[in-house]
Amino acid sequence: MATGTNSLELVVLGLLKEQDMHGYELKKRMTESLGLIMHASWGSLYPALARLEAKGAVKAVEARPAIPNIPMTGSLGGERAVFRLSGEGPRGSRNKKVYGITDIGSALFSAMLNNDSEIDEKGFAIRLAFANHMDSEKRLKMLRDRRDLILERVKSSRRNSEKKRFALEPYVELVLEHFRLNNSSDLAWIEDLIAKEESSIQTPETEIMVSQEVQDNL
Amino acid sequence: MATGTNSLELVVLGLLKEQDMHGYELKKRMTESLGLIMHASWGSLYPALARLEAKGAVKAVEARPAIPNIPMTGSLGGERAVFRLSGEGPRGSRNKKVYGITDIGSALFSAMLNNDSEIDEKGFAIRLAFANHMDSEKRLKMLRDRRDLILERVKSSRRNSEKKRFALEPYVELVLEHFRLNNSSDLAWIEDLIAKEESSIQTPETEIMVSQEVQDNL
DNA sequence: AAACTGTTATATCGGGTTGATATATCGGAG
DNA sequence: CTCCGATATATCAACCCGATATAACAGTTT
Repeated sequence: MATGTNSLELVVLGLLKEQDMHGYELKKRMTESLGLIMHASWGSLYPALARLEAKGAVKAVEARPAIPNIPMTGSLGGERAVFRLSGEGPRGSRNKKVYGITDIGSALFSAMLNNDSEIDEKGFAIRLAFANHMDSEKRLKMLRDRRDLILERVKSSRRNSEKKRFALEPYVELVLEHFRLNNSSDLAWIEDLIAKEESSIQTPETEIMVSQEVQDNL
Repeated sequence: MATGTNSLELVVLGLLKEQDMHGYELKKRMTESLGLIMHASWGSLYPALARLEAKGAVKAVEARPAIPNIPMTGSLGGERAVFRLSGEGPRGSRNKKVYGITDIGSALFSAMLNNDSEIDEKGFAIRLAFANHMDSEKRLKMLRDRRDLILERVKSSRRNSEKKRFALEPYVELVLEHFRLNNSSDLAWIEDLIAKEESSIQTPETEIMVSQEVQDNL
């Protein structure tokens, strides 16, 4: 059994929920819109797609109605295109494999998204990025779990720094303090999200509000 | 050839520079004092130690003779125990392998620390944590490179968000904006470090000052 | 038309990391 | 004495990263 949630598979399924794509397009899309959060390499993306296909979570579908691939110069290019299209499997004019998500994939996406055992920074950020597919209860639990974890980590780090028996490398404390500040910033952010979530539960018709007061900063 | 700098090996060497330690102690030390920055697992630490030993960068100071590779299914547990007891035993005499850094190891540490090709968050934080072993020039270059990288990433992310042709998942923008804020915070911090470094270059006798005005925050 | 340069597109490899698990010793509590 | 938790080393499958190979296509230059 796979250990916990595989973030990459989660992202792939999440993106394929929006529209069918092939591997190259998936990577482009990831680095364009999620580049600050995560980053996939070829050596992880294609195996992930293969795994998902083996599970039946995605399947190669017919090429999207793409830009008409009309050869501008006579029939030679056309012949090649026809030859390529004659091969088995749904592929576009080029050697593309366009994947679509299946019902199994949708179920797997939900299962991964709602899997509580995810703890690391990246996994949290990715789950939160797709949090509109979770129900409010799960979202709240995820936020509170994350808050508790960060709180504990910062306290532990501060405790360990204060009882430093040995003189640490001079730069270590500097880096640690900055990390603690970042964690505190994360904490405040998450508290804010929790508060918003709680108030939106009391008034269920309220829309999710993307905070606008975050715009004025360096 | 190993690609670029291996952060784990760098940390191991950096800690062994302070004092001799065995694997368990190294991990304890890491999670205690660097836990916010990085985290090593057994499956990476022991192989790293083995690699370093093979390179001659570290050597066992109080090593027991290695236990032969007897298949675990065999009934030779007793023999192993006896074999282990045959070593000399100053204090405790447990099955510990205490490692110390060699001259080769020190040279490797410097080489890794001054290797410019490191780019990811963790690698930067670790190098900075040991930055007192770098000369001022290298330190400045590292800081400036990092600043430029983050600047470019944030700008790129903002660019991509602004020309969003499709409606993204509603939570994605929320997460991205927070990551951009964190990056801006990192940026300001690094700019500050650069300024301090530059001013300390102009007056070479000045000691490295660990910033004290960072203390009053949430 | 040929030759180039850059983008699109898939795939694989070595080496390293993770999280789990196995094994065994030791110190202290009950 | 026995149980239990901390100490201590090691290995495994699955997975990820960075680099590299291969090739079709597009646009421009020669």
